[in-house]
Amino acid sequence: MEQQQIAAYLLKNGIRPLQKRVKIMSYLVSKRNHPTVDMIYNDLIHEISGLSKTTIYNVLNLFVESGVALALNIEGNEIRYDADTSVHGHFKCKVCSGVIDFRIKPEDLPNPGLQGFRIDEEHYYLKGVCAFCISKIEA
Amino acid sequence: MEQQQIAAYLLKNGIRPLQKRVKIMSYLVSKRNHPTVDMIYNDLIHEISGLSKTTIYNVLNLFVESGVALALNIEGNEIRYDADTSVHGHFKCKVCSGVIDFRIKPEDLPNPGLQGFRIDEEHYYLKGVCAFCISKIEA
DNA sequence: AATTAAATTTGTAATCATTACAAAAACATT
DNA sequence: AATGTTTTTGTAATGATTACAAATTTAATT
Repeated sequence: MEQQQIAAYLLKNGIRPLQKRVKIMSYLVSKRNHPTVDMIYNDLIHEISGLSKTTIYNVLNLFVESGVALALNIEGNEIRYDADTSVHGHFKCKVCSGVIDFRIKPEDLPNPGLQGFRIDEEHYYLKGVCAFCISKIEA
Repeated sequence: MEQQQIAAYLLKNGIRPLQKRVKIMSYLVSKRNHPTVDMIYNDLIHEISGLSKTTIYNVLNLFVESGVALALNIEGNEIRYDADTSVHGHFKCKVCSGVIDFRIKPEDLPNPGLQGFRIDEEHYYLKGVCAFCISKIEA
């Protein structure tokens, strides 16, 4: 997605498409790496001079509140961010710490049967060891 | 469950059933409140004199490693603990911060289709507003 | 292009949960 | 009771996140 499209997408969701916001969203969309704030900072600091970690926190919180990003709490000591807000699952590898998506159909999620509850978010997380790390261990 | 049964359960899982461990497990099992370390500390400090928060952290980490408790990472800023290690889902209310269980059949969880992966843990989290808080808001 | 008011970003300090670590205490075995 | 091991404790360290006020940028107006 181009910066123009990203800007339009942010605007459509009530977010003024300022430069740093566009760059951060662009990073999320293109990398698809479920980054932590630190990962974003370390990657973008070369590209955006004078970028502050606080700004990344501010922008990501805005994205989550506006519904254009998800905050993933797979592990208690870190929040990861995902620009894909459609229903899908996440797997985190204990060895390489990587997080990958897997597709699930919304209708395949089990019915919680919570009468009278309002459900805003659904998160399906798996943890284990990814195929790549298993092959490395066996080798 | 009685202290005796708890002690036997811990022993069966390779955990020496020391007094504080039994009391902490007993708390988890009887309260079923998905507590944070702070909640456990504030409740048990009256009952166990000289209890340290570090001990609670130590014991809970041991429980999780030994497979007799789950660490829930529903929200990024807190870890909650659950002595029910069977497959089930969790709902967290944004208003009252309460966490409740809901039953799901293991076979109803969607197939992630992750070929060659080893899956150790499955977590299904929902967030929203519980029926009780909705009724209070409407009233 | 200069002015201005509002929104955003920055950097530092504060906060909060968790962990590290070494000393003290409890435990189990002889 | 004595001894060696395990556990607990308390304080300090860590690390992620937030608070906040000053500096900067933005967008609209003159």
